[in-house]
Amino acid sequence: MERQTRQRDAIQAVIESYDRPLSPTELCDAAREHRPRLGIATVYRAIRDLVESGWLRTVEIPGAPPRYERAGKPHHHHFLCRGCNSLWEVDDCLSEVDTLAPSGFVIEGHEITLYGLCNGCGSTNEG
Amino acid sequence: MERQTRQRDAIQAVIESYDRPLSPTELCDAAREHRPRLGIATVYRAIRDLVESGWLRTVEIPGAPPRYERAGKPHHHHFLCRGCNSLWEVDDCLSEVDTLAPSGFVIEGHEITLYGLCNGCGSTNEG
DNA sequence: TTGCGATTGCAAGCACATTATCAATTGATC
DNA sequence: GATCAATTGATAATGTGCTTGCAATCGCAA
Repeated sequence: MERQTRQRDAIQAVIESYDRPLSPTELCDAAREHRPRLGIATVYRAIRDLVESGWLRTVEIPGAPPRYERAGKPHHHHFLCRGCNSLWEVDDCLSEVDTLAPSGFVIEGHEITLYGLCNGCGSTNEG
Repeated sequence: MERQTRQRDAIQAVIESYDRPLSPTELCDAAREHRPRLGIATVYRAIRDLVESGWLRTVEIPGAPPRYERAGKPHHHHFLCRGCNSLWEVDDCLSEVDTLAPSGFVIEGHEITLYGLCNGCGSTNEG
């Protein structure tokens, strides 16, 4: 990431404009509105570099490929919609979580993922 | 799963004898102590059938392939050791977790995964 | 014990997310 | 504007987790 290209501008703009973590594919699709010929390889390269530089954060979720969000946000967790497969932010965190581990185990962090239906899917789909 | 074969006996015995969820590969390796020529395809087939029948439960974890544990255990969560990559059980659960979601979202469940070093890795590795 | 269909083990195949290749293009510098 | 290395985009290749095809084997009932 030694040059600031239009592709990276578009990718970073998309990340900034979304309030939820995006998968590489989602990110590519969204950034193509600015740069129509943007290739997925470029997105992966940008993600790699931006994570490395600390600008972007990897969000690992169970049973799905990682998503990416702007680094530096306050600690929070995520909600995975089973309807549209999108991942949402959940602001709060139960700090007591880290007390759950068996004694003798060293805790370095935790992930909490909620599952269900987001606002849009819950009101239109039944079941 | 219409016949009870020695392979399935071995696979089920391994699941019963471990107190933590196993990946298909771990399960295969362990079951090979009973049936040395056990193939991974057989393990996947058994997992599929046992999950389908409700005997086995899938445990999804962030950034790693699923593990499997005996179904019917009380609700609990897991601890993923970054040292040896094994997954451990954590007995408690914070039921308040389900109150975290934004209003309008339908909550169907949650996963809590703790990260760190297990008893063995924490005492031998530094960092 | 026999017989047959279910199951197995191996290897090939598949799905997918991600990375490498490389000619063409572009950004930053002069 | 010319230069040139960094970057891009298209595509091939990779890796991993899992499934399928099929001949050989095995469980189970007669």
